Amino acid sequence: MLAAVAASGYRINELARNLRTAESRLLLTMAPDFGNPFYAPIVRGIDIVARQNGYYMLLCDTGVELSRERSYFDLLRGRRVDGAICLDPAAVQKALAEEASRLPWVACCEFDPDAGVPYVGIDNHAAARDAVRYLIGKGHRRIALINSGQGYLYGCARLSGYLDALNEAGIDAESAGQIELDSLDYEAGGQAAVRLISSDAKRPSAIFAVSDTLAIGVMNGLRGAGLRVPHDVAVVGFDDFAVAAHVDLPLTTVSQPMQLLGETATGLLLKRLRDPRAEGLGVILPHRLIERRSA
Amino acid sequence: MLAAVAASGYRINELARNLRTAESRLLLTMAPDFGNPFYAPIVRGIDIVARQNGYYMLLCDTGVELSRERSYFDLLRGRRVDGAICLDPAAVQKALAEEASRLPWVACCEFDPDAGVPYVGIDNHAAARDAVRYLIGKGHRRIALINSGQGYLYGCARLSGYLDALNEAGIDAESAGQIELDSLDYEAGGQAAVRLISSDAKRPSAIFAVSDTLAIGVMNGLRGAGLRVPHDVAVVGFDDFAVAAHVDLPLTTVSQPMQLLGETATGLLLKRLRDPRAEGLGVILPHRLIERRSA
DNA sequence: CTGAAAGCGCTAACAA
DNA sequence: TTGTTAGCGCTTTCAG
Repeated sequence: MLAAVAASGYRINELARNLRTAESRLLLTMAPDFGNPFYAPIVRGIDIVARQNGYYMLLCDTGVELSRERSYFDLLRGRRVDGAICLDPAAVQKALAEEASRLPWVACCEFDPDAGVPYVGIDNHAAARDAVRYLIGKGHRRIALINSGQGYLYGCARLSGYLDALNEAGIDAESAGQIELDSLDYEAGGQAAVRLISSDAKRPSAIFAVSDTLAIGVMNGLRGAGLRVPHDVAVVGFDDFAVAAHVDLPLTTVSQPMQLLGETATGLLLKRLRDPRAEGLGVILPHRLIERRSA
Repeated sequence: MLAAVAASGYRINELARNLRTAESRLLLTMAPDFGNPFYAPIVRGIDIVARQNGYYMLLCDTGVELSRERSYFDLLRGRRVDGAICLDPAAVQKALAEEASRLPWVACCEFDPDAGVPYVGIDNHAAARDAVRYLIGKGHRRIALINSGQGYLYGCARLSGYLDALNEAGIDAESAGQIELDSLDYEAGGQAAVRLISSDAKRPSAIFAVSDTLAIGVMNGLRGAGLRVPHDVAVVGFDDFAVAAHVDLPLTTVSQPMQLLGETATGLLLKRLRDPRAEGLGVILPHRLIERRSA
């Protein structure tokens, strides 16, 4: 009889099971832009832990648009996914937090400690400060910053870490430039670099970029302008994504434990699913400065 | 009364609706590796069309592992997603086709015309032939190939296009080297380039790499060895992904209409969902050689 | 231990 | 038009 069932090609209807058990065993990851390779190892970490616990992890791209993000939260409200991990800018998250903070989700990388939503991330302030201190230790005093826009919480935190490091060394923050960018891609970094070195008056001797993609673009831009790295201008990036060690001049950068970030976020989410009234606490993971050849 | 319902925070239970209507309005995209930026615009194209038609598009990473791919097909079997678009190597798809060809899915980029599954892609054979003809037209006769492994169908097609172009020009395919790689990342391309130029006997004057990431790696490797592009060695890539136009030396490459590929795949899938017995036909989209500065 | 029945929350068909 | 009811296919409970 059971054999007959198997042979007949019977497949259980999981829609029915889902209704009956009131769960979908689906976890959603919301990423702002998966063209950015930074997210790949985080997503892998999430997937591994989800799988180990009998969940599917599915991904969506919010494009950092509130309307799209909201529509994905609707999957949560409609119970079509059991839980979500959000990698999106905290600004957007905050806008949602009030109505959504009771939904089963956690924030990863970008988070607002006061939103009442569990989170994992690194100490972006300290990480940026460490990077700039390193440059100061190498004798640099004109250190430029290439930052993302203020939509990203890490942008604010890293700016203030940068400023603090300059401050404690008695360096005027205006001695070199600061640039804010909308985009994180190579091209944008290259253009920013060209802009920074065009005013001879206070050409920086070092550039700190808040992402490795930007930093690689910076190195290309510098080379195009006939400047050598690190001899003429030192470059420090952020993230330590896969390519950073293998570009033309291996990049000195601040490493984030991407995969662990994803794994931890999933652990937090699963705990919250098992015990909905569990207190949503935050986890801060360590960063590390990786010294290579660009600075 | 309706106001009271709205105020009470009532949310429809979509699990119940899904069971009743026997559909989830979820579409699944299976990508082999979303760390590869090549997939980003394809996925965007899929998402746009899905959204326009009232579907959610969710993504998963198969890692080109048969077991994981199979587990995602189970989502289809269990009716937890209505349809799927698969970007995975045709070899894997073929293994699945027999049992899975009746499920509502379509192949995109990688496809097997004989698998009985609707597909969209480009003519990889002709595209590779065009690239090599272009190099021959520029006077090159020692043209090396850096290819992906044979797991990818496009690898076979591009190899044969390369060979055909060489043949019709009366060039011995052994005059330069051919290398097959497991990986598509920058580093692998750089190492392959170094390998190709190390045997002085038949150092190539041009290198055709089957992906832009590889080609960029090649340029870095060449530069590291003190060779200039395109003066000493010309380089042609494939895909024309976003970075190709903005790297140090803008890349000459074969462009694929990535976003359109995704949009077309989704259109095919939706048609199949509306009419399950519709014949699964294939669509071939045009490629184009983009001449920049690397060759 | 095995088998029947209830019911998850919705939509579609039908009755009033 | 509006209101009622049957039933999607499963899991869980309860009776035998």
